[in-house]
Amino acid sequence: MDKKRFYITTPIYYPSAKLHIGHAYCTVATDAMARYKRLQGCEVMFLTGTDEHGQKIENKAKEAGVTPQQFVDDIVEGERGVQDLWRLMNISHDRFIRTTDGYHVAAIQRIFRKMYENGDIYKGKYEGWYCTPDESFWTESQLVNGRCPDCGREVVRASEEAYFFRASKYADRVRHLLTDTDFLQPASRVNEMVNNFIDCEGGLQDLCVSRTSFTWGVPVDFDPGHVVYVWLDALFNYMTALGYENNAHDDLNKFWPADVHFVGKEIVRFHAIYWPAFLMSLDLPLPKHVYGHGWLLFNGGKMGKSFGNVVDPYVLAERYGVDTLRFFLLRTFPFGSDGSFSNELLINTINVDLANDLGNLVSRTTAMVEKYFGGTLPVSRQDSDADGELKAMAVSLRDRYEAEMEHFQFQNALSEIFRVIDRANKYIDENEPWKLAKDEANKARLATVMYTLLETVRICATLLTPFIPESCEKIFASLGGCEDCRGWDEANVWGALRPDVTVSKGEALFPRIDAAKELAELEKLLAAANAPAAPAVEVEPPAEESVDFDTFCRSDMRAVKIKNCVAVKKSEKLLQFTLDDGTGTDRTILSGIHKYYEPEDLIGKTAVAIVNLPPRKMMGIESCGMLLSAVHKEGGEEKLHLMLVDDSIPAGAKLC
RNA sequence: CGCGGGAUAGAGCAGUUGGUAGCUCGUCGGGCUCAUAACCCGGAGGUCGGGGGUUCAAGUCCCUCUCCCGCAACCA
Repeated sequence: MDKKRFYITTPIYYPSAKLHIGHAYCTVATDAMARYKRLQGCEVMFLTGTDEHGQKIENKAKEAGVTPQQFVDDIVEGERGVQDLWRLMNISHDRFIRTTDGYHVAAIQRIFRKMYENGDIYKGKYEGWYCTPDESFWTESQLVNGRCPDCGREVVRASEEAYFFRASKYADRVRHLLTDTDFLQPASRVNEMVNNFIDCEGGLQDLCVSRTSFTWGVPVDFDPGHVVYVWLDALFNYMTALGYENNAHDDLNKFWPADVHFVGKEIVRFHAIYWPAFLMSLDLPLPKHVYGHGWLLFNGGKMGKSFGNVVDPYVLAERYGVDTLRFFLLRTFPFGSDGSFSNELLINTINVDLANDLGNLVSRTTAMVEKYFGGTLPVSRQDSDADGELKAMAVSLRDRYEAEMEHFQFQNALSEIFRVIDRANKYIDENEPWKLAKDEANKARLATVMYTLLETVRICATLLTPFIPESCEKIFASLGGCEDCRGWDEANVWGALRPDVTVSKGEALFPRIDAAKELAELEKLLAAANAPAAPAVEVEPPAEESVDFDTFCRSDMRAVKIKNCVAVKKSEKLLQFTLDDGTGTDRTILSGIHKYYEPEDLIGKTAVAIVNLPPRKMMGIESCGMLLSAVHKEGGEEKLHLMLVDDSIPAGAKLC
């Protein structure tokens, strides 16, 4: 009979910058699931990789002065890159795909052609703003001051040819998939998808699946100039990595459809809507599940480069150990929802669960066997009712654990294990082995107590292996190697350890951490990792084009008094200014500078505005003009200062 | 009225189909001494965001309000 098979994937990560703890979180979860399935005896395919195409990478490479390929090679394969990180984190993937791999590129070209030939990809028009000298298209939101974000010149409304995927054709089938099956998990994500993207105004829109504005992608082989949209390119990795439309691999029949794709909630849309639609178009089986996990927030807020609070997994893993970090991520946060990461929580979890409960249990148990029996248990036993509860809990643990693991509830699976570990610690107190040891007549009873503990530890260690593989290896070593008692089949059976087992104490598994001292240290470290270079000040190079005097004079710039300023509700960036421009009528201007200023700090100040720009609506409010600001970059980060001038200048004074 | 998620002890979180409100940390008191100053027991601390409703019974179902967080939009 064939072994059961299990195919699981992480997203392929976008190597435009170094990976952070959030990527590690997802990959560690996938790894735990893969190891769990292997423990159960399944034949597992665990795929991870990198999504290396797209404009952002092209731009980053240009900035760095290297080719896009060199750029991604460095982040993926270079020192402390993606692959190094997974090695460090003890990730047991079976395959690693890069979308720049030749077989993948060729396969994507064939897939694109197939979908074109079956009519689901068609050539249409892509509407946007076009910068003629740059030959590039921009969307409305990419424009800077209504001008080309690259060169600052004027753009014109234009359309270009592009390929579209007929997503609309599959809207009903996708809705059915999301609404009536357990394809998308957790279920809380279903409504969001259906309401926002399928049952929204206009229904599910066809997706633009080609670009001509950059070249770093998979070329459409029958239409030079077009490259395949990154998501079409990226999503099919899950199949090309198994050999779909290529000969590099040959296990498509064996592993497709995937059992589950683990993805972050930000990309659920692509996996739950477009990915099934693509597959439907090619008449391919759909993956069984997509699981959208939550994010790690840092001290309650979003984590990101621009917040300066990116948590570097290297720093944490090297300092506290890989297993510790793996354990913390999966024990602390429910997989489906967001979790709030903090250094206190990390250290607390290490101390309480790993050091005090598990580590100390192993330590005190093995120490007693060594102390009372010279390391080897005698075979005579004396059972007691006092053993029943712990024994029952330990033997039945595997079933409870399995139920949680099958639903990807790692946090709950781990708390089941720790309930047993807690019970074992209590069992020691109840049976007071140190008292039994005082009388030779109690030897058999003492041996039973110790054996009960060792068996409990064995079962817990077996089930902990997917989470903390190295530490469990050490535990098994303490239990005398234990080669044939650490499998899935032994995990719900009592008595797998030989009665005369020989144990050794070994070193402390998880040393306790001095929390107060460590916290201070850690903050310093992470701050250093986040702010490596001195903030270089960059300013935009001077314009090469000259502007004639008349054109300049047509801009009507005035000194204005800020009479009132409030944040626009629901907007992250907008401030609404009520201004005295000297005309006697208040002027309203909106400006996206909330990131830099609090409204109350600006009231009463004198600023400069261009007042003869055509009015423009934002968030439903009309903005009549623009406030001038000075901008520069510091350490790559945009900085902005509103032009504030001498308050003695009267409202309405013209600047010339 | 764009869509979604959330509000439970000082902090962080669990609470499946409605049936005595739990866990971890912290705190106070006690016990033990095998162990990584660890472990065990007990106490205090909650009108489960506010208001209304359904029910014998609501943290759990329905309505409504307030506040937080995402997504989307916007960012002249």
